[in-house]
Amino acid sequence: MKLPTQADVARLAGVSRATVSYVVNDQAGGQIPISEETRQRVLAAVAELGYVPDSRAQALRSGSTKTIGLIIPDIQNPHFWEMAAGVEQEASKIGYHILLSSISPKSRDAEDVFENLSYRRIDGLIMVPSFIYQSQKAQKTLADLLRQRIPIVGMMSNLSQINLDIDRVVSDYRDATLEIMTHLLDLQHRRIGFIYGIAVPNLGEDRLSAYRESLQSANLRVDPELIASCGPTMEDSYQATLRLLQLPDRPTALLVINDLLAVGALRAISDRNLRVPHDISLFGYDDIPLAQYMVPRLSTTRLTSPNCRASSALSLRSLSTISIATALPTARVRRWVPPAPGIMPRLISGWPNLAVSDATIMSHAMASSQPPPRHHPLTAAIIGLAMAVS
Amino acid sequence: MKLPTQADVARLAGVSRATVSYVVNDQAGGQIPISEETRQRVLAAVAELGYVPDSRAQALRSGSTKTIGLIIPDIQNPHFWEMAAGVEQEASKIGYHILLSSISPKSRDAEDVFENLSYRRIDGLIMVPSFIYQSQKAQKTLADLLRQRIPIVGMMSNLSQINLDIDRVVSDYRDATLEIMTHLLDLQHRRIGFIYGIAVPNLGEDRLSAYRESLQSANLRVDPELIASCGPTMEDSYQATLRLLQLPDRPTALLVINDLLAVGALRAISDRNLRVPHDISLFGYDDIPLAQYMVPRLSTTRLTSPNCRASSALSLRSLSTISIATALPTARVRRWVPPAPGIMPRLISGWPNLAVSDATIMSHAMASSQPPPRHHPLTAAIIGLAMAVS
DNA sequence: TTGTAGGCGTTATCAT
DNA sequence: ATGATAACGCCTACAA
Repeated sequence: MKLPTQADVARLAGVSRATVSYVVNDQAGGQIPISEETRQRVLAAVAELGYVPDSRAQALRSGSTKTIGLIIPDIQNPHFWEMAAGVEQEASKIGYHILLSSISPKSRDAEDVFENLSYRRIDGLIMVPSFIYQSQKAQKTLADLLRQRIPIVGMMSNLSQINLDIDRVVSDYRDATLEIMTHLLDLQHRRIGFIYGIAVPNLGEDRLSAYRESLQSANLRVDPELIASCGPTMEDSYQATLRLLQLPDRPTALLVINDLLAVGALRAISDRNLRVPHDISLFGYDDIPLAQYMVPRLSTTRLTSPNCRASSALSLRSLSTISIATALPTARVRRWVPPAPGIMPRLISGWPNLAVSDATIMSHAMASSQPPPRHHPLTAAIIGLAMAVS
Repeated sequence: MKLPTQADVARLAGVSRATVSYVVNDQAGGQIPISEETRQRVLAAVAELGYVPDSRAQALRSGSTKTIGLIIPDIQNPHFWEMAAGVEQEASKIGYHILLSSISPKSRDAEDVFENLSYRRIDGLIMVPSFIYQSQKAQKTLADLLRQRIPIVGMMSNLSQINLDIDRVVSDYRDATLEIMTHLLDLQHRRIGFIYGIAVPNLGEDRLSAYRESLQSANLRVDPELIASCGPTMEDSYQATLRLLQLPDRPTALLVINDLLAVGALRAISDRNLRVPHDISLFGYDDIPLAQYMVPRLSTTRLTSPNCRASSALSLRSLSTISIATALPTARVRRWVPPAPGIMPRLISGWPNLAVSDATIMSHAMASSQPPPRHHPLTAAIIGLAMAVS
């Protein structure tokens, strides 16, 4: 069955197509006056025919597709899905739809997926790091998008990912890591392991380098044996943890690069008949919802946070299990701009002092000191989206 | 910067717009012959200008947006994420994009989200149950979509969700549940609890009714106290499990409606200082990836499956923890149609004997015996998508 | 082998 | 206050 078109409505209501357009778009309120009688006639015709504007034609005509592309790595990490869910919800609030793409590092056509997405005339793009962006072709695609002045926001903590000059939302776990390490070293831990399970080279450097520096400041040797590099899946961290636990002088504490992998580590510890926190301490990052339901609890929030439940049960050797909440507050915020009306000012839930209103807030967060000129209003909104869930 | 258009390419190459269209669409192979020389000139112009066809215009002209809508409930259940990831991957393989929408039962504008999605001239729709579909407005939207002959596939096990006549992919946990119950009753379990945590009324009836029937067949009373209805979050099942464990005559085994909630239950059991499987048996459904990393393992696969690790460690009172894998093989398949070439025949991974090739396979899976007339080729593909991850 | 022309459903700019 | 008309960028008969 063919859908009714604007022309059908116009015919039925006995008006022109333009009038129909005015009425359905409610332009009548401001500029173009439409008599109430005509308005009602049009509305009646719309209802009778079940007319809905064709968003394809709208997109073609208006230039805007009301669509934001979202690219996430397809790894099984709830953290990314939380991001996706958050982005979708926020986008929906401002009338945008999400065009979802996942990119698996394995799939050979990942570049094409990326390229395809860019051809769909999306109004904006949010992406999460993946090594695919380092490829020639991906770089070119990104450059194309930038040339079109499409707002792009990366949710990534690592500058080496992309050479291009795009806005980013950066979570920095450095301070949190320093805090953990100080604590552990105070508790006389001397063998601290690090499960470095990454999908992208250099990802999570913030945690690893802070780990190294802490040891060095304490005049302790950074034992390469204790840094277990592995892949990004639970199985990877499970195996890596098993390896660490088999060392002659096994670690008494373990930092794991994110909560998902911490789950794998927990399982490995249990399979070795060790207990957390009695025999070994365990730390994760992200505070995924699951964390507090693990046994033992991979609990939540920052070390110094008042509601850090775990820290109340400290023993000399162990700090129980802690999952560091997403370190949004420690992200480097270059410039504070008070919320501009109309551009999606919103509070980051849980951090009432931090609001997002303008692209400049996070522009070049970690790179240069002056924000690049970027005036597309959607950029602010997209950064808001990205930040709201980062 | 304005993007180059077909006309720009035509001008640069010194040909007409039609020729450009032929070349970029590779129609030359079949019908319309283009001289190799012209072809190269056009291609060169395309490359020089960085021309890409405008998918908005393509959509308007061709009628197809190459887009499939996906609606999932926004609850924090990895099971749905897995679905979304699977759908996205499969869609991408056949050149489709996913327009993602999540619908939270709480949000008041959920209906609008649904409606919005339907206006975007999507080529198909995949949706997961949510009570929102029961509303008047949602029903109307669905009816509109059906009137447009848009292929719609529901991934839902419950017929009462929607009164409309749409294709569904049905997972039926009934047999699996009967199997578990038989086993537990054989092991002399007499107090078996059921954590019925649902987001939608009547969801998961298959499990609950099989649970009831099993008890009745064994001449046991169905104790309403042992059926804990609650919400769909881990916290809900955590609380519900605590309640069950406080009963004077507490259950010795627990069925939980899905793995996510089983995690919450596991935590509650641990908080009551009980151990699985020594003190209580625990069962979940879905086999989410996380399941096998839980301590103790919420292990995997069907009871009778050869690789059911847990069943080898049976004790009298307990069957360890078992997560029933998605019950695809027990879904009611009305009619088997051998794979039709070109319509995305594919094997369901892990179940080599079950392939998806035609809408008729799952049509009216649980309702009537004759499939409805539904000839849109995309339906088959979409059912394939949906089934591949259900 | 290539070019011409019409139309997809909107919106915006002019007239009326 | 409303109507005609011209784009938007592309595809596809059909004509040359």
